[in-house]
Amino acid sequence: MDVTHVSETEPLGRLRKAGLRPTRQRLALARMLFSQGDRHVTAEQLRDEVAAEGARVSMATIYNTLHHFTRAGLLRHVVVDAGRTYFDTNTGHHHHFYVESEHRLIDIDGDTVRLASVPDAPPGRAIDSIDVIVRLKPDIRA
Amino acid sequence: MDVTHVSETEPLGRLRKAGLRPTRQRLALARMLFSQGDRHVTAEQLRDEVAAEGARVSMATIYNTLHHFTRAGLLRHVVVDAGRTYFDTNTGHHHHFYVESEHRLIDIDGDTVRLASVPDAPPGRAIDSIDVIVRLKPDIRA
DNA sequence: GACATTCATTAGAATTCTTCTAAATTAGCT
DNA sequence: AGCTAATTTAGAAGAATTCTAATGAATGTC
Repeated sequence: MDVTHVSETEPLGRLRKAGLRPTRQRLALARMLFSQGDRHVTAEQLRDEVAAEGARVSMATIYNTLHHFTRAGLLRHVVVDAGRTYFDTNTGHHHHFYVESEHRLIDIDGDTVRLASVPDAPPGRAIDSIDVIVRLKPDIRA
Repeated sequence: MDVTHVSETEPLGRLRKAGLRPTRQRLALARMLFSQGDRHVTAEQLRDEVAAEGARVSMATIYNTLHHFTRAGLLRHVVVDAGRTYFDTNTGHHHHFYVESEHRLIDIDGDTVRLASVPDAPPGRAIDSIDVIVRLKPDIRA
C-alpha cells in the first residue's frame, strides 16, 4: 500500500499523527467514527456497526481503542447517563442536549451557551473542563 | 409513638408529606440523608453508613428507597461519572464541581453560574433541566 | 526480508453496579 | 385482630466494562 502521502483526516494519517499503531481493527473503527461527520457512539453501537460491515473486532478491542483514541484527543468522553458511556467525535468546544427518552445526544455549539460567570475552583484544584447538559423531554403541547 | 406533632423536616414528617409509608428502613435512610446538611451519596455509601449504625437494610431496599425519594422530590439524581450514581439531598437550583480524582461532588450555588444564553430545544422537545458540571483536577502549580 | 521486540488483539472470565423475582413481612385500615 | 396492599428481602439475573493470559501483528534492525 502506498502510504507516502496520507491526509491527516484519513484514518491512517489520523492514527499516525496520534502515535497509534494502525492496526486493521483501529483503522476499521477510525473509519466508522471519523468519516461521517460528528457522532456520538457507545461501545455497543460501534460493535454492531463494525459487525454489520463484516469486520471482526472484539469487545475488548473496541473498549481499548475508544480509550486510546480518547487519550490521544481524537475522541471525547460524554457522561450523561449512568451506565452508558458515550464517545463524541467532536472534540471542539461545545455542549450537549440529551434526549433522555431516546438515549440520544445532540451537539450544542459552544457559543450558543455562554456562561456569564464561572465559579473559582476550590483551593488546590484547577478546572479541567465544563460540561453543560441540557436534558430534554417530549414537549407536552403536542 | 406520639406522632401528633411532627416537623416537616424530621424524617417522619418528611416521609408523610411525600406520601411515603414510614417504614423502619426508610426512616433510617431519611435520618442518614437529611440530618447532616447537604449530601451527595451513592447507594453503596449509604449501605455502609446504615450498617455502621447497626441497622439492617438490604441493597434492594436502598435502591428502591433512593428512587422513591427521588420521585418524591426529596432527592436529586446527579450524573457525573458513568457507573456510579449519586443522589443529592440538595434539590434546589444549583450545579456541581466534580473532583474526578476523589469521586467527590461539591455544590456550586445556582447563582454562581449564570447562563447568558440558553439554546432553544429542538422541535417537539422541551427542556427538562440543565446540568452544569465543572470537572476539577489537582492544581499543578503546587 | 527474517528476527526480535514491543505493542495490540482476543475469548472468556471476572468485576461492578443495578434491577428483578418471588416469597415473607409490615403498615394502615376497619 | 384480621385484611389488603405496600414494602422488604436474599439471592439470582442483567448490563456495562475491565481484566487475564495467551496469541498475533506492526516496527525497527541487520
